[in-house]
Amino acid sequence: MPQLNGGGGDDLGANDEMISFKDEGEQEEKISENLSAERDLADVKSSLVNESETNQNSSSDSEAERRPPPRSETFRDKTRESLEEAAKRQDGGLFKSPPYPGYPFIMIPDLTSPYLPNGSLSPTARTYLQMKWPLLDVNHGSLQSRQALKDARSPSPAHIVGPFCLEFPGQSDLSLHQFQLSNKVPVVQHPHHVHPLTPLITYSNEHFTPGNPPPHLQGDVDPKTGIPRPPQHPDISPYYPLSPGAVGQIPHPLGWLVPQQGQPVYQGFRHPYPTALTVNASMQSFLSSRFPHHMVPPHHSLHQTGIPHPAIVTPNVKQESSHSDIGLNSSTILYTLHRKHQDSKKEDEKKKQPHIKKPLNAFMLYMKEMRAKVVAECTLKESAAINQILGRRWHALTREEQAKYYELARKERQLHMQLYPGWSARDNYAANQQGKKKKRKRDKQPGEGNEHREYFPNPCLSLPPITDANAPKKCRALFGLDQLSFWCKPCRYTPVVSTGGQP
DNA sequence: CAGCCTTTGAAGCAA
DNA sequence: TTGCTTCAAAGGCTG
Repeated sequence: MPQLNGGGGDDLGANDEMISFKDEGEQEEKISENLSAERDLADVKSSLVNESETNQNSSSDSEAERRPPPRSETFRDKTRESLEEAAKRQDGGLFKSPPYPGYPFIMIPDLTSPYLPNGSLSPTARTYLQMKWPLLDVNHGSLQSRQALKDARSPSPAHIVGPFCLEFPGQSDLSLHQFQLSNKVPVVQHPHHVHPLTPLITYSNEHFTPGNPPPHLQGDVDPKTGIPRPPQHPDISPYYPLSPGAVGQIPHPLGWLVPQQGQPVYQGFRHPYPTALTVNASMQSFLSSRFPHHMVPPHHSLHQTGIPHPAIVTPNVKQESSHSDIGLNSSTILYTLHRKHQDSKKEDEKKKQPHIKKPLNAFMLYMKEMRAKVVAECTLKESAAINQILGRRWHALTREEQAKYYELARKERQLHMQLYPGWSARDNYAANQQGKKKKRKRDKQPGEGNEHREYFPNPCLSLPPITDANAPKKCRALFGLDQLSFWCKPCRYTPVVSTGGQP
């Protein structure tokens, strides 16, 4: 894991991952290699599919063959450069040609300068902002809300990484440029899977084709999303899942994206999740009566459309059969019904407690965004393989690129905390223990995993894990004792007998 | 059909 | 404080 602050004690990763960036600054590399990167991707697809075969073959290779010479231009470096170049091109994907012919990206010309001369967001930029950040209120932000984001509890890499920081006075394009809109990548997600915070969904532009909405959608239906939208209070942002009393009390979790100067809300795009104001009052009181305060879905979990908050999974409650009551006398039936009512009430309260999921961490956000891309590039569907690739790509990201996701994750956690103040990850632990218990993962031996895989970052190449018992010696052989910082974690902490042990 | 696989990171928990 | 475990997403695979 790359360290974003160079070992400042942040929560961004372990120091041992610094190796990922040891070749930073090698940006000026051969373009021809980059051009062949796409071919390489295709070439290695099959190797991923035939992972087991590859593993068998490579396991017979000598260690020297597999070992890239440190400090020289290795395959890793080349691939890394290709990746970086591709990433660069994709970063600019909104404004440049698509990096992959198959994935034309939507051009939003005014996003490079999303602000009108008077300092307000242009309608297109607001549309985009709200589309990508459904909870984002592009008009109701304040300096206060931005200040509130500087949460000491959640250390942010932003204060360390220069080009990416929380403070974007009148500037939102930094957070915009990282996401592409693809109209080819098959990642149209069901609305209820759309996280209110996540900007990581590559929307199909078929879903927000400009133009007049069908007559039956006009007025009540979002012309972009096609999702019916509730009547809006003109003064209050529709993106805050706050109760009326709480409106204005909780700082906007995305205040860093909110421009300084207000501007009339662009009404063309609406987040599919409503606010408290859009949840009908009886439903709200019903929820309040059924659940502990902190468990009452903060208004966004139930939508007019019936679409729940993606972080909430309401378990199915089976209808209890009343057939067993047949044949009992009336008093018994009454008593039984009463008992049943009480029992089922308790049961329902238990079962209907929505399962609030953990907020996604940086890598999960990254995976969500990039999965479709990897699937398309590598023609893979198996998540395990895809995740391996994504894990490698994650390590190949620059600090700045990773910082974006750490920042997103931090905001996710922040918003999650605001939405579910009493929620704890422990709740989900308990939920699992009560019901079906997941089988424990089999224990991994040190070196059994892919600790060394980072030296083979081909995005589509599934690399053989080093499983032999001498794994710790590999890093020693690779980098020597004097470059301990380059060692993988297991190697660093596994004593090597012949040398008297490692720290 | 439940659980596994596979990744990283956050959080909980026991020692 | 440290180290281990669980859970977040995803979808094909497996018993």
